[in-house]
Amino acid sequence: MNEYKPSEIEPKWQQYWLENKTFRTDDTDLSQPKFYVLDMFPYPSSSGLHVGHPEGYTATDILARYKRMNGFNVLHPIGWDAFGLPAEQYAIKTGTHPRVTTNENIDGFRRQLQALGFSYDWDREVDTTDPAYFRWTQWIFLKLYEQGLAYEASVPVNWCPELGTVLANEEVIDGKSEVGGFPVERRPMRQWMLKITAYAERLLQDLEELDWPESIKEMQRNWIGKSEGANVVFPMKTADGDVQESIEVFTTRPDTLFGATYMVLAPEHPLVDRVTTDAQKEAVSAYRQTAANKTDLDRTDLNKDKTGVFIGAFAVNPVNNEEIPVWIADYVMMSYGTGAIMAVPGHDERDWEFARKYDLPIVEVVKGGDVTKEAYVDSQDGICVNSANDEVSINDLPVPEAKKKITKWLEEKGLGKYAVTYKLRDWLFSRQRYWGEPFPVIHVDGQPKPLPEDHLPITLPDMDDFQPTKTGEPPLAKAKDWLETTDPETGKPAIRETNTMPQWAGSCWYYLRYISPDYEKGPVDPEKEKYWMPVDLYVGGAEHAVLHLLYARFWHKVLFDIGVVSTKEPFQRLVNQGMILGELEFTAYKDAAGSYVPADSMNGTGDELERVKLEEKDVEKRGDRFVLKGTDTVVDARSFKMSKSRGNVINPDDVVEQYGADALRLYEMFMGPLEQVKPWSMQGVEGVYRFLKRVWRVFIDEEAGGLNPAVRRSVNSGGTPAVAPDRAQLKMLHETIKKVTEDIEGHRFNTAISALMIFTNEAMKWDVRPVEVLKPFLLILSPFAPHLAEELWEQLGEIEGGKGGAKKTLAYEPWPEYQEELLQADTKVYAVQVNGKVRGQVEVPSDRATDKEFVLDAARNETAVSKHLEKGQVVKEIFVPNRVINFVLK
RNA sequence: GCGAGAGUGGUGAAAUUGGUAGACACGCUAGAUUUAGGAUCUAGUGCCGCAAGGCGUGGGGGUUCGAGUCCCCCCUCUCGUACCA
Repeated sequence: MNEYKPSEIEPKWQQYWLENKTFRTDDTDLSQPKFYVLDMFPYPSSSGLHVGHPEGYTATDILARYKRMNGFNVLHPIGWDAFGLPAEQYAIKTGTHPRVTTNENIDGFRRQLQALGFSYDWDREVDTTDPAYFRWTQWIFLKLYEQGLAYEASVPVNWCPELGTVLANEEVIDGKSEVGGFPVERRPMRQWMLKITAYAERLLQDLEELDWPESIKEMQRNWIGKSEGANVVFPMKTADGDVQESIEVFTTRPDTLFGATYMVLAPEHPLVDRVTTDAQKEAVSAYRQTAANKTDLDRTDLNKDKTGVFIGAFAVNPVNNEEIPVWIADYVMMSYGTGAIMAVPGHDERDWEFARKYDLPIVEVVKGGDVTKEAYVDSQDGICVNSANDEVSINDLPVPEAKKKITKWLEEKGLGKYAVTYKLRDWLFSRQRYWGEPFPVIHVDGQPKPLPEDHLPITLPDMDDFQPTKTGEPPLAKAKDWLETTDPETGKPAIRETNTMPQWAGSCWYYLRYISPDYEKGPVDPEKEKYWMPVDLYVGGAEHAVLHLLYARFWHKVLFDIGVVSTKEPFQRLVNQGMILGELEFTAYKDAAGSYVPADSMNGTGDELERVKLEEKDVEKRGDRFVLKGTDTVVDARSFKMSKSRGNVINPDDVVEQYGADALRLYEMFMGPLEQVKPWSMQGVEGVYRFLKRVWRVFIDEEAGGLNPAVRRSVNSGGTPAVAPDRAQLKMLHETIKKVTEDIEGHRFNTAISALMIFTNEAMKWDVRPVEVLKPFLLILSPFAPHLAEELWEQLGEIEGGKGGAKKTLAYEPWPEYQEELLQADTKVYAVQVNGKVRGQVEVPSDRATDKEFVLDAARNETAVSKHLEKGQVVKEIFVPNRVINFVLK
């Protein structure tokens, strides 16, 4: 007996690859073509890998193995994004140092990844929590500081009392923390900021050259949020005379200036204190109080009804000298533009709503809609009206021209100027946590001061208490010995920075460290950097579409500006793998009385109903829905995101144990296109597992053990007669080579696997299986199922035992090339249509396949066709060489 | 609301430039083998129909000898985003 046992052959080859450093990248010869294929490195959590990790990792591994066999120097590294909140929270709960938890988790992840047979160069592993790594993270921070791109500011931040930390906007979801779901409130705090806004335009422009999914580029564009318009200054007047103040607003619609009938300041706007009239003071301060207690989110989502208060002051519209009232309202955000707007209710939905509510005048200045019914917001086809003063008129102009003309006039009069505004804001770069990179900064006489480079790395002090202080001071404030230091330059007493960097910091540049992980003179060896960069392919989840990828691009551009890297952009090509959902679930709903409720007639969440999980055999398809078998009760048929609470999580370890790593890899690739969202199916895993067993049986005689007697060499050996491959076998092989090669190049791994299956199904039927055909097949199988391929390669006797047990791997065998002439068939089959309907087929010899008259004649004589031709007169004959014939009848 | 993407058998999915829709796989049906199998092999399997044939790629129109593929309108779903002036 000699069955396919992945549990035996897989560990054997994993050990072989590790011991022989089979996949160590040798980049001493920089004249070779290179391929840098990168995975988004994981956060090593305590729960281990989920099935989403091996999806992208298998895809990149296939490409890495394929490129190696094509003679490329391949850089295919992995590492750990190991700073972060979970380890710290675990430390708070149990007192275990995050270092300890982190190391355990890394060991677990490394073991899991190695058990999947990924061909990483384990000598280049990086760990963001390793001082030898974050020394350079800190170094980059110093460079940012030198460039004036890092500064301290007191900003209202998202303070989460439960987590005892500040969260970035993107870590707050629906007013709650992304991690844990705890309430979040606004509170001003001293923070480090990075001036990413200085790079907004370049981050936007350089997207054009990137080979990324359009959706991701679009998300980044939206996030950067560039708007063109004008800044306009409105002088102010109060009821009791003149106040030397003015309001500057940003507008994208300077063409509607004549329609501005009031102004709105953000409640926090500093001008409010100075210009509010006494009569309005009370109402204004009450409103500001309410607004201050709302988060940004409360002010938007939950509060569609607009509110505001008149502050008693008036501004003068510079285009027509009309006095218009000034209000405060929380639909205007202090953080965007100038924190103040000119309100044009005729042509802005928000202003229209507000004007209606508070009975403010609505003036039409762009023709095309009915401003008494709704705001007319079209900015392309509208024509300006009611927009002229003694000096300038934009009447009868279309909006785009009107914008230009009025902006020019404003500039000439010194009333305003062309302006560009971005939604992108500076990056809040500090966290009140322990488990992060310390800032290389001290405070001397209350002023921040960077530490010299030769003091790096600044390491974390050892502590047992990781709890933040009640006031929100970071845990590091408790490490007195570490905290109090002296300024190395002046010897003055100094206090260390107690904030730490956010998790994004380490992941902003890790792709550079892989290039020269032991380099001592900088973050990356310049010579190697020039060779390897940019990353040729970066694969990861779409959840990093904006933040990680934008932050990393920002740092990269700074490093480019100071000459550390040679490319403008880090990741030339990006692919997002689609999420893997849980198995398809059928759910019916029962009400309190126990009767079924149709899933399509439920209103609300259905929380009050009992959920009944159904088996596939309990349901049937009815129209485009599923119903309970034998009834009309519509049931839900859906796949859900894997989650512990739903209990539909698939653990890769279990799959490997039952079916092996090759089956897991193959299944994840066979499910469908890489980028697509796909539901898991355990039966699908069984399917590819059966395929692997068939491959095994093509080579191995399971009953007798050893090679299957059908496997033959072309040279006589050991008594079995030599056999050369026949024409059909070669055609099959070369078709498969062509298909698999092209599909790997196009990242169509699912159809590549299907081609390998077709070959195997054919090969099973062969009584004689020549080695010349089997060997190339193993080579093209090997990127997908490397363990099985290596094992069979060895069994074929191509791997010499040699002295000292030294083995040879197929990992660097040349990739087979297909030969065009072997793909040709003896005959060609035409589909024959009559009036566009397929009525039959005709087979003709290949050498006459493009002979139109010959083929048409053969087609006409086909009985299945001829009986249809009798029904009418042929008025037209369509002949598409090698494909189709169509007779058009009248 | 806005932006992006997607709708093909019972299921996951295939299908160069418009050229035999459903490859491959799961599931299912029947049979073989086996003490047994969630093993293996053979045959079948889009839908309706005994058949001839008809109908089929979310729905409706159009272009074409010919449309899953191109054009117009509509519907549904997924993801992202949210008063950005």
